[in-house]
Amino acid sequence: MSISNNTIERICRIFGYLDSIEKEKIEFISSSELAKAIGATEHTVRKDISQLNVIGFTRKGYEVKSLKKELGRKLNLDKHRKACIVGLGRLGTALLDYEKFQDDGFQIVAGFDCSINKIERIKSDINVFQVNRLKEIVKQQGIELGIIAVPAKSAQSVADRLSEAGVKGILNFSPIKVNVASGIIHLDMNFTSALRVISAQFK
Amino acid sequence: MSISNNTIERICRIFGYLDSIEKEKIEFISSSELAKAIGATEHTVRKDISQLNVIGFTRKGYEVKSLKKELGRKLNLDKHRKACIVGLGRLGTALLDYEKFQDDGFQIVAGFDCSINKIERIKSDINVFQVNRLKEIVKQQGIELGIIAVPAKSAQSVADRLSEAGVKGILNFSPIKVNVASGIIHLDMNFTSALRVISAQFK
DNA sequence: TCGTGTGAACTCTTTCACAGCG
DNA sequence: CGCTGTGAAAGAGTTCACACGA
Repeated sequence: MSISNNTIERICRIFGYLDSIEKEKIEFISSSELAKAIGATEHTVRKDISQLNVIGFTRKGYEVKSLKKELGRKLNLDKHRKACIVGLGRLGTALLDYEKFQDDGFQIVAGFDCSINKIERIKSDINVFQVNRLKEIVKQQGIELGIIAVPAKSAQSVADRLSEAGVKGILNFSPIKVNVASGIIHLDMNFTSALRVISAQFK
Repeated sequence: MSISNNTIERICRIFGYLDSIEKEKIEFISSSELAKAIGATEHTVRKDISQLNVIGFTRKGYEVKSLKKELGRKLNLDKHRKACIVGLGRLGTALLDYEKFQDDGFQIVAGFDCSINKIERIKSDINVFQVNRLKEIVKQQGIELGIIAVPAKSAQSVADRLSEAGVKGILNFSPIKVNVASGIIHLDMNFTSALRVISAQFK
């Protein structure tokens, strides 16, 4: 039986939480604490975890280290992955230096933009290139993830370029939905839509 | 009967899409075209729209202008809303000047940070303040939405401040889940979690 | 004919309830 | 006891199927 998207999302949030408490040397955690941390019910958390055939300890909860390891193993979250950012405007450059990605096992190894001027002006530890070198660099560096931070009108063409270059996943920050070949995993993060979803629930 | 969260999300995406094609002077659109644009099935789109008691025209689809107007009215998306950003690091300042918000009816009217130095350095059309003036400015300006762009360790205290200041909704870009009083709508946008959700589906 | 509107069928998720175990 | 693990029940959400109207 395959794992549902909701379950995957919750497990990823749990994984992130485990990562943060592992550093605080917390050894055991119960399903109800996990539930509170990620905003779900304890039943759902237990169900999610049991679906992955990971087991806890009666009366003590789950052992943080081994739970994290197991969840990571089952969902392939334990590998370091390389990513690149396309579009080096305000948002793109902010993401380029977002240290959290590094901490969490995602290494931004390249930035791309179509404007040569912009590329020359950027001061970052990360290498930046013109977008026509995208395929070359993706192949050469083994980049698995592409992050789109260009305006709406170029987003689809960037998505096409990334697909063609061979990335396995795309995180899209542009305000349009991009279409990609099946087989490439993608996720749209639309800021305006998020604000609308919030506003729609007012009062 | 209340409207489900999934439906709200899809309607918000539809609303955004309608907004973009309205500018292109497209008059009618079918459920299947909408479905494609937002990544859903045409059945779901029709169901969602009919739940809001909005009607289309047989054989022609929905009239773009009136559909947008109706969806906007039902979900309160037709009002301009004021927002503020707390945390003026790379991400915060990028969001401060994210023109899309303005186009889409969300006006960023203030930025906050705890560092005076940072505040003095920022050059933006938007007014920036020290975070201890948050409540004052939120009240004075009638700000309904707070956007959190601070690091994990200060995110919860910022959420508390925003709640206390009286915002109705919070969009959280920090990597931890924040807890807010029920009645305040909030949504967490966790970039790392998004990359993990994508990676978990690889191969 | 083509595309909407909607009850009904179906499928997927979540919640419940309780057995099991230290 | 307290907390996990899991089949079963309940609840949501999605898809289907077809009536309807231009």
